[in-house]
Amino acid sequence: MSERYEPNSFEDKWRSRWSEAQLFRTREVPGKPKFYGLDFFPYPSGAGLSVGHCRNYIPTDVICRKKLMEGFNVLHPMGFDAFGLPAENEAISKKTHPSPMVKSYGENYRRQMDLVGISYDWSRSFYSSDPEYYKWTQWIFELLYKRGLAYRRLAKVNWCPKDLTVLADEEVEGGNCWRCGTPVEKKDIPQWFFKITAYAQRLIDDLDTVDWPDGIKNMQRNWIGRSEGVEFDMKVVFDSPSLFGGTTKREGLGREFPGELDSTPLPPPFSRNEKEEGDSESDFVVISHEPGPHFRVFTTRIDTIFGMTFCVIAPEHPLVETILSTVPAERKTEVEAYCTAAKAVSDLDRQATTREKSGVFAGAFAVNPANGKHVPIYVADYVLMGYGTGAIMSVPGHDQRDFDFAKKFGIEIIPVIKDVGMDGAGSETSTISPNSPSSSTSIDHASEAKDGILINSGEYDGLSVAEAQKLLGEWMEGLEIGEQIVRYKLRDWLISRQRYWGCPIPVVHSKDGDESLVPEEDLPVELPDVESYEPADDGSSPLSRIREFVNVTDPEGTLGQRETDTMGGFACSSWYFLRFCDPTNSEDPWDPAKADYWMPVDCYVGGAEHAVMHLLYARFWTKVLFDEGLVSVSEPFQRLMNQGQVLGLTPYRKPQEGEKLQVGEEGLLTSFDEAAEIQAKIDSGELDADNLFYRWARMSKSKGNVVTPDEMVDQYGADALRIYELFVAPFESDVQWSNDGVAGATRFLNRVFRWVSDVQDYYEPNWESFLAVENVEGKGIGIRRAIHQATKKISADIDRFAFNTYVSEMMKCLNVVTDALKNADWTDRGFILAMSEAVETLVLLLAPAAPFSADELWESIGRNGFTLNQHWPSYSEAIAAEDTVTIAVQVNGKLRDTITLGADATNEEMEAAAMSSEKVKVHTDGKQIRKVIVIPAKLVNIVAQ
RNA sequence: GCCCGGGUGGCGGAAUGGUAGACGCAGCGGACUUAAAAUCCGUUGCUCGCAAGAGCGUGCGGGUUCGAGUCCCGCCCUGGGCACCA
Repeated sequence: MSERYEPNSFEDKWRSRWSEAQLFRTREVPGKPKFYGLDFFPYPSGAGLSVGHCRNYIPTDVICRKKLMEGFNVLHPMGFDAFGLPAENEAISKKTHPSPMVKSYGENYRRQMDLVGISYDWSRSFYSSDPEYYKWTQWIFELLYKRGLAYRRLAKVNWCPKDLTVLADEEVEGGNCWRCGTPVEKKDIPQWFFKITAYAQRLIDDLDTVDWPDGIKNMQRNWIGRSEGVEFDMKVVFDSPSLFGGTTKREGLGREFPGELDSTPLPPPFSRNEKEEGDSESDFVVISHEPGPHFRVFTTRIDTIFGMTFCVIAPEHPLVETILSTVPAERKTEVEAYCTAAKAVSDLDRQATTREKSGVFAGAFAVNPANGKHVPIYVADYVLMGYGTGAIMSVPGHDQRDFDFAKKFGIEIIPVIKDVGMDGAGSETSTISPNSPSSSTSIDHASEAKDGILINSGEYDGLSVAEAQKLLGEWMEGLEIGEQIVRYKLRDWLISRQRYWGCPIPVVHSKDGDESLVPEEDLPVELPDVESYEPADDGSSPLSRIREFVNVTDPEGTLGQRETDTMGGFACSSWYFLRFCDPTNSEDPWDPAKADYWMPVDCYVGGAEHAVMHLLYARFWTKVLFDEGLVSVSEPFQRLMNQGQVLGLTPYRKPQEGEKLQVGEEGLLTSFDEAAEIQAKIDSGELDADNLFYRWARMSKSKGNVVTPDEMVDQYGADALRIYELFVAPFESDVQWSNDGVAGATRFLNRVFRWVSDVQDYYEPNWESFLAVENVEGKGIGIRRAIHQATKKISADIDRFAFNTYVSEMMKCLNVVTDALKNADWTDRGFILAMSEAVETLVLLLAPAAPFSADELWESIGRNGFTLNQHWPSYSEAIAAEDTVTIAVQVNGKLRDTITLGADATNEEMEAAAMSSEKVKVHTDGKQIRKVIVIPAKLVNIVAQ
């Protein structure tokens, strides 16, 4: 064997041996525990894998390899998320078909994964675009449909004018398309939805049962956005007898609206029938005791109802129409102008929080059910039609947005909550004049606090916020003017895509407008293989232009048309982890017994960017499948880990004349070649140094900062790449890529090879049986201690995803055993046995991280087979234990000396040794010793004064 | 604005409330070499000191404790997510 790490001499050999032996084929040995390790389903990009992707796959591989060595049946599969926009867009731009393109990219991914030595069982692999796979995606669609969880409706949707497609809410980032950054427009199209909202509460509750990063759990909770509050009804009137402080007397619980305000003849109340097509989010159910228009508001702060000084409805709210039919013409004109203008403002602009509040008085008043007070109703675009009821009660004293609005429009501000911390000197009864010079631009920090007590609230004064919320909610329910409800921000999952490259939706529309599922025996509805699949710019699906696909006849001869939308890619990735349990089943999506064995995924590894999309959808589908009895777990991923990103050094240059920077940009992206030219000019003094600078950015083809595993393996070897990626930083941290670090990993492997070659001639393969009877002390014991300590530490480190300390522990252990060679005594039996144990153990500890080298070293010491088939090393606490301990001696908490004692030293012995230290005496002389703290085997702290 | 992370040597980072800086990178000194690379040995938080040693040190300010990088309170900076969500 070579004395050096020469990966070129052995990597190919082991790759082919592993392949021939089908080493990574999933084993289902009866009686063994199982482990399912999974990486996020990748879309195989044409750019190939970067070292950033490897940071995902290598750690999972380490875990899976260790689990296999520990005696688990391990499922470690990989497949490709082939359908979707990225593939289709790229195929269009390259004037090719997405199917062969994606297959070739997938094959390249596989080649690179094999190159790095990831132990995937390729016999279980598939593409989500395989008909054998998407048949079952369609089957699950039909299951959802039958359970009432898939439906079609006309809806305003996000429309990307560049990609020419509808986008899910989650695909809109800051008002722009997540993929191309184009501002999103609104468009009305019939769309398919999955009713994920029906699972909102379970999706929140079951987060408590999984072992995920808190950050991801929180993001999901926020995304689902549960809020508890009260939804209640308010009467609309067209005069304002009690405006601004009219009715202040209260007649107690159970009081009704002041009846005398109803004298004006009013239009009939609007009802559910009048609501606009497509506005299914809001229910305008009127609980009507009295004639006249009403509207409903939702609030999470019913306790502040006495602070309501106005109401706001969204420009799209149906009540606008109702009010306008009654108000004077000039008011009508003004309101209509505002609504028209508001609808023209893009979503992006409308959502900008820095935007100044705008609005207009609608011409009517709302009656506060709590005190009968009449408050003006405004139309303003800061209230959104899409959330709650599209109407709010405004409490400027305790809501920043209402406050801003009130300031601008000169509306009264009444504080109704007093901070409990105050001593009563506050402005309990006074109101704040909106134009008062002393009033600030922001409401008091304490004013939004939820722990105050009520003021200015009639007989509710003095109650806590929580008490008032409960009582007011109950009071409203008693009078049937409102109810306590729970709302969620989560919307139903829009799956329709008007694009070609996706899983067809298995539905047929009949001439009379009925829709029916394609019979199960006719699945899959195959995607037709066509030359032209570009989307039409009217938003219709390319499939709608393929006559042979669209027109169908059922067995009775009835004509129909196929649904021509396809499913968004997240449908395909919402169940692939189940298919891996039984990937070739042609009768069922999977055999429930097999899924019950392998599920849940024990360790799921991928980037945090999928925190709310894929991970929420996959949880939802799993729950539906659980409810159907197809799988026995309701959470698919027991443990989730997010690896950090790998950042590449990215050159930027200063813009030249005529070039402009976008907002937020520091400089213009440039290539390394161009950067070198600029650097040369800087060096020669032709340009100033600030013309070129570097930033760390996520590796991407467009930034030109990608480092590939291919070049790393070629230059340093796969194991050096693996070791470096594990060692460079904690698993979850971002890293700044450096080739120097890979060279350091090479150095470590070199030292391992040299050490093993130094030892191999003396290696005793039967060390274990000899050690069992021979008492090893003296020269061997230090080696044995180091190796047992390393085994203990490494076993725990891998389990807790501390791969960086796993590698550093191997380095530390190697330092000990190579140091021991300096005083090697190959005539000493104990030394030989200890060194033999060390070689064998360290090679096995190395195996998950550096499998090529481990197998090569294993062979070099004369052992047969693969390290992956060996038992993971065990350790003995007794051998790992030190026989001496180093005690820290502190005086008043400051370290003054360290002393070495036997590991069995008693507290009294420790204290005595500490007190007799000369260094300690220097600091205690002349002082009185108050106390001595002794931590066994660790430390003595002498408190002296 | 709200919700999560993270601030430790020149750098990446380590550290169940108990010796801060493991392990590595880079640097410095030395060995080997005609020379270089590679490799090996030593050294490396800062300040003062010839030295022994002393003092200071985990973003800032307080607190709890015999003892705080670690726990608590209040800030600052930074990365990410969400956002007129009532």
